[in-house]
Amino acid sequence: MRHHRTQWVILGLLSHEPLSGYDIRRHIDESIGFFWRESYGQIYPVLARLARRGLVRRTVTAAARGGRRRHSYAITPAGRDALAAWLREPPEPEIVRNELLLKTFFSDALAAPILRSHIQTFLARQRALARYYAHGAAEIDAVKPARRRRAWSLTLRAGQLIVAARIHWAEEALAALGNGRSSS
Amino acid sequence: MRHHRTQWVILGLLSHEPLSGYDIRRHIDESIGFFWRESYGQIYPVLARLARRGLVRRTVTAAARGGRRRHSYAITPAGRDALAAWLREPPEPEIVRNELLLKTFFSDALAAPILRSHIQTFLARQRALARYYAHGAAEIDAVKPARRRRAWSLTLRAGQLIVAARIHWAEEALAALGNGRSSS
DNA sequence: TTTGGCATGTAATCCGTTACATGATTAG
DNA sequence: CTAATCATGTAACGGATTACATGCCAAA
Repeated sequence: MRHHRTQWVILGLLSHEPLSGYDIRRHIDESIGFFWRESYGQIYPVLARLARRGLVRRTVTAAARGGRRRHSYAITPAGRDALAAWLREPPEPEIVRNELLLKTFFSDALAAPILRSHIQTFLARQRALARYYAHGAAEIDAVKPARRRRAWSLTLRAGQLIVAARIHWAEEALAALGNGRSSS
Repeated sequence: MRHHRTQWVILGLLSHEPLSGYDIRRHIDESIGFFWRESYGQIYPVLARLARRGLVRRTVTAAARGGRRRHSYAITPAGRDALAAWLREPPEPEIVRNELLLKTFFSDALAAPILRSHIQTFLARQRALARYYAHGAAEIDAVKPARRRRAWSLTLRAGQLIVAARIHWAEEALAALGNGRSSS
């Protein structure tokens, strides 16, 4: 059980409120998608396992909006303990695989206009993210419960700073590559 | 064959010079470890597969320094073509899993001093990296072949900017958490 | 003589995505 | 009627790490 990191996101989210598998997926995409992602094929089995181990409790309710029965999961006291214990452990350093940087690193075998266009695509995505985060800042004070504000703002700030750095890099790189006179 | 990204790092490195599996691992750790990592259990099988497909050629030489026979791999023209084709394709967005940010995000269930110490550890690592990159900048002009300089400096710059942003975040976060009066 | 660095490889295992299968409700 | 959205789940596959197995040479 060296990793199994999926369970911790799930327990973390359930520590705020009961959610369905579907909800969990949406919450991840919407709030921490910047640094974490999960698929249904991972969420549902893990949820079932957590239930078997008594870390979450399942309730079958009727569908809220939209069809089909709905399984709502709530964290148990044992679940909270497990989560707290995990939070206390020193986090493992992130391992990344950044294809854009890999292509950049090998770009001596790549025509400059193509590298430029890779970076332009990246830049556009990062700018969109930056705009998204700009809204986020205002939302915190408005909608988030008081005890969650610190965590939210720290996380959001990380997103903002990293994205700003990526934009900075991309702009600099484009300038160094002779900003798009020959292409597009 | 949706992913199989390991082969591209290997072909990329071999496009600069012939290397052994062991060398490849070392090169990755030393130059692009910041955004890419590979294990032997991945490198050797992929190397064998690339050889079967004629993208690299294997030569068994005597050991250079230190014991045992040594398998040196060189890229073939077909290998260069395949690499070039991959470089031209738009890179897929990176998928990250950042445990520190996850713990930060759920830190309302975590005592502040512990979060602080997680961030302090992270900060120390990032500062070490920053020092390492500071040297790298000087190295580029000195030792890297001319046609690789642009790629090197772009990649290095990415590392510097990202690490600077992470340091910025960590310092800010520590300040917000009430900088370590109670612990060590 | 033991440790560390050079060096290659396989097996077990698991983490995770993708694709598939199903199904109800509501809005257009 | 059809598309979108809510919703749950499994199966197949593959990507990747970890642990294990082996072995030689040089320096301390």
